[in-house]
Amino acid sequence: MPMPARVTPMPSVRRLPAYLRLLRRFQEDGDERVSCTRIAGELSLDATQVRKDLSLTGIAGRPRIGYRIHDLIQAIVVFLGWDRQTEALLVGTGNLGRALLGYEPFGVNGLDIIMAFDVDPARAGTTLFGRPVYGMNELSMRAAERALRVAVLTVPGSVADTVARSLVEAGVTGIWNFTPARLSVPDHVLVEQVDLLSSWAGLSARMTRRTV
Amino acid sequence: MPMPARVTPMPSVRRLPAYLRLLRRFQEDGDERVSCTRIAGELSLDATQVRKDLSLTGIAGRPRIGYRIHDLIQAIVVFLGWDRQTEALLVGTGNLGRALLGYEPFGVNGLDIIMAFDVDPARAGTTLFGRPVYGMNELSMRAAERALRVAVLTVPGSVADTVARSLVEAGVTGIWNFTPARLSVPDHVLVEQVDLLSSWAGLSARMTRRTV
DNA sequence: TAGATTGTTAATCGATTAACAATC
DNA sequence: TAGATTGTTAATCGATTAACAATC
Repeated sequence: MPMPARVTPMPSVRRLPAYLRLLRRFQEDGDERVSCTRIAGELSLDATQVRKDLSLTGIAGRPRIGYRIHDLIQAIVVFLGWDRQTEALLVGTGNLGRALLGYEPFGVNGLDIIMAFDVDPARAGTTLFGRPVYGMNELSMRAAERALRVAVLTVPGSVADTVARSLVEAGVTGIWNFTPARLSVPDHVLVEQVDLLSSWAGLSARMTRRTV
Repeated sequence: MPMPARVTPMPSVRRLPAYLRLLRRFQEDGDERVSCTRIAGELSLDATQVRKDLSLTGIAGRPRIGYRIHDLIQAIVVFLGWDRQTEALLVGTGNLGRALLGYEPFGVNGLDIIMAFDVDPARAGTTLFGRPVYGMNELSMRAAERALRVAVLTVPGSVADTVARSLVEAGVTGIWNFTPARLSVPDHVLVEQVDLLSSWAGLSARMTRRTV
């Protein structure tokens, strides 16, 4: 008999950071409890959907009362694996790469990009936002040294797949891919795609055909 | 009798740039025709889905033959409104803002960010990647002058909603929002959200619970 | 208590995938 | 011609939304 295989709905997972941000704001305001109705109102979502999303984390609310904000924040943070810092490396210190190295919200949300790599030998030996930049030849050694499992990929699309292979060889099992290239990696390697042109297409098409 | 209201499926729209990129590569390789089967294979998609997506643009293929690559590229480009450059402004010349100003693929995909704004008076009067940077006080005047309709928002989340209001007042009807803030704008203003933490959550949660 | 809210099951909606006739 | 491919309708799948009993 096959397992029911309860899979986690990714749309729900992707909404969790928005809840987290809001809950932290409520907490700063001194609130202790919150209802799904209120969260839904703030984020223009359906209250039932918020309830379903939050139940993912295993937290329970109380009828008439709502949820304890502190517990809810904790549950989301643990669910996302943001209770411990994930150390990551970044490849490609162009404009986008540097922007991500300097993106402060990552720090308080479980991501610590501790080193960067670039093909340009002139950049090797420098630092960016306090993080060392190494040449590509050091990638395998440095990644192994710190047992890094996550890589942020901000190289030109033309070399993305080649670099991805090196990353996998170096032991990386999760790639945050900011290039438009589709990566061919083994099944055990997770790829999260951020496609700027896809997003721009979404806006542009809607503006072009206002009824879209 | 209500209109059938054939709405455009946004997931399809968002896949179009990937097709476009692939088709341009095929064209550079000297190909003239392509089948959905081949496109689907390259992008690991379902061939029927590719066919549905492409039919959005109104283009027709021929059984047994496939599609003419040139016509297909043209149809996608027109559908997305990328046949003419859309002039846009950017607010917030921090790390992420600068990265977007320097992001080259926008140019060949219908987006031209022609000016930038920043609260820091020291940055006013400078240029970034050849684009002038102005103070916030000039926003309304400069936007009206060029009849700008699209704004790229890369300010801190805490001021995002305030800036968004200024943008709307200045005549902007489409906001590409790179902040985590939810913007409250009138119905006629389109917002396209890019949420880095949402994406990081998607990767992090899957890595934390490998079965997710 | 009355009623706001949770948790859960059922219904709806929309996107993806399968099936298949038409066609080159 | 045979068969690969398109275009389209039907089936499936998964996410969102509605309904409602339980509860504090």
